[in-house]
Amino acid sequence: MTQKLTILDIAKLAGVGKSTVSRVLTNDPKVKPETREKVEQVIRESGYVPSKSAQAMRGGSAKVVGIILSRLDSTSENKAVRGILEVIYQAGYDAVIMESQFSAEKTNEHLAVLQKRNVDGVIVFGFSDCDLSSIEKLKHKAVVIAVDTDSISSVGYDNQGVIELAMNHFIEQGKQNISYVGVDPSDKTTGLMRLNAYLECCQRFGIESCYQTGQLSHESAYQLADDVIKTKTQAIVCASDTLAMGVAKRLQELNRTDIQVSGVGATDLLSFIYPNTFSIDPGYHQAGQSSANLLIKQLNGQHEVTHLTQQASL
Amino acid sequence: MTQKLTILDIAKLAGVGKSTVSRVLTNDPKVKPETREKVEQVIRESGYVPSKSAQAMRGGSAKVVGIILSRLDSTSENKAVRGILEVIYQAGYDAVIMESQFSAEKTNEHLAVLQKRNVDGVIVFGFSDCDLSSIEKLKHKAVVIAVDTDSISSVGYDNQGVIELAMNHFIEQGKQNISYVGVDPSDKTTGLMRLNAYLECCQRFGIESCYQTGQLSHESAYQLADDVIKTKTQAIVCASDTLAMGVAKRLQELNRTDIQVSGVGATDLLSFIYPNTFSIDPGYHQAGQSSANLLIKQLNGQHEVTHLTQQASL
DNA sequence: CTGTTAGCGCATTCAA
DNA sequence: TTGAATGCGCTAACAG
Repeated sequence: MTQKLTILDIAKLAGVGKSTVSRVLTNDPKVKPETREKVEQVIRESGYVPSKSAQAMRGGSAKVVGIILSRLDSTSENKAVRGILEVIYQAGYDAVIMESQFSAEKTNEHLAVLQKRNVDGVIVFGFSDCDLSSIEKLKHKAVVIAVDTDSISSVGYDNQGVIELAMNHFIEQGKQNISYVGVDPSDKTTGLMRLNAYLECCQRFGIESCYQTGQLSHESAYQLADDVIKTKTQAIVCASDTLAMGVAKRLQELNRTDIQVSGVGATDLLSFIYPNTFSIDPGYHQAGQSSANLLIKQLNGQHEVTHLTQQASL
Repeated sequence: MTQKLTILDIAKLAGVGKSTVSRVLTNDPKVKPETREKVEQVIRESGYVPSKSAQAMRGGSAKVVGIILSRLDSTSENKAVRGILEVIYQAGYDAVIMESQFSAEKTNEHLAVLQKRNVDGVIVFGFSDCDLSSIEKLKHKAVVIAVDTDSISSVGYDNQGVIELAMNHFIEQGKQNISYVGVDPSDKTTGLMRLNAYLECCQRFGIESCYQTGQLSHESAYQLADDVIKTKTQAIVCASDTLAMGVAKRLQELNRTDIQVSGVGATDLLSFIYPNTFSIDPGYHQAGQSSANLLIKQLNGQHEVTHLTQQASL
């Protein structure tokens, strides 16, 4: 990194006015090809890098989107983030990422910081008692993931679908005794919606329901497992791969190789360790892409509020 | 978000000059407490947010650090990133995060983008054939993690220590037949250094070495396992938790509950699934913190090149 | 202590 | 098609 070159230095070096250089930078068509070529040449040779800060200030857009996720080490979220990055990077944006750690307060702080930075838009990963009010103020400049709201564009997971997919799979195999292990219904999406999907499936197919809910951890599922393992149990549907892990472990200890387990999350580790197992893919990566595409579309003028639901797949 | 308020609006509203407002913003001590109070009052009530873009342009510092990691879904890296975020956020910086995907080319592109953005500093997670040359140009504005270099400050993991810790643990338990599963030595750190540590330990303690190296995946370790499992084997040290997972799985199939396995990474999942197992913690989180602290110290004028090695622990 | 002035690097008028 | 001039929002001299 040599001295900070400015647009003026380039102008002098190329023997043109600084606005001409600016035009080249902004791809203004009103530049004689020759001139453009010469300027680009100089830019290349000098290693000049236009200052985004200045551009941001001038143009109003910093070409940055903020991403607020609950935890960086959440596999679901970082799969989605990878999808987001692909898309926004393609569109010339960069990302500043922050962790809410499931705190509404932190989320708001981050939101404030992001505003200060003049970010063009924000993508927020929702969590149980996420405070949407401050996000709503951003209107079309925000997209939320995995959260229910009308006022703001969102990409949701198909909480019903992920469970139905697993249930159908087992039922097609002729299984009639299917248990369920989930998380506490106080969590609207992963908790309540998935449990309801299970219960509805049971009703629809005349299956006697048998379920337990608890924390979103291996240990919790491991402990809950015994309560849903009956002699006639043929399969256990779990609300997430983490839970499936705990259940599968217990089954292995009990030598119940006859019982199949399903999870949600598409973790390759699950079926590697426990072969009698499969996982539904809620489409985290695509959800990330969709949310990013949605945001960019909105930043480009399409101000309609849109709600997408990510298709799940086996 | 109401209309974009500027520092001038606040000045008028507070009945002071705009520089006074600026002084309040920058915490300049030379402001009469009264005046400061009044200005802060107005700022609060109006919901004014100073534009970072403008501040960045003016002051040269955008208060942003760039983080280039190889993969967002690497547990080791995102543990480290969480450490980094804690520290830099504390210091008033924000992070723009990018993925190199183990590509030197992408890394360079990202570096260029980050420069354009006037980031104050950069933290880069190294990988096998990481091209350091462009990072070196940043001098004291960069810190690399997990990579060997003299010219630039770095935080490294104690590749020798992580293996020695595991070996010592087994040896203290009186085990004499300890095998090793690692990754290809073409990878300098996780591959070569850890293998060498194993071999040295063997020599020092008069243990007959028995090892295999391959890819950094469960499958690879699973396949390699048979080659290092002898009748008299008492323990298997693995270069990472991922590998330990594969090895433990194979042991379970073989019913070799007599053999203990160790990994590196502090993944809680490992010992949850395979009780006869433990993991060495290379200190990812602290390494992240250290690197961030190091970077900030350097951004504040301390231009010495420093090399830190993160202590591992059981 | 505080107001006034002058740029920071760039994109965009307006003339030429 | 191009150059000169203007101002974005802010900080840092410089005077009061």
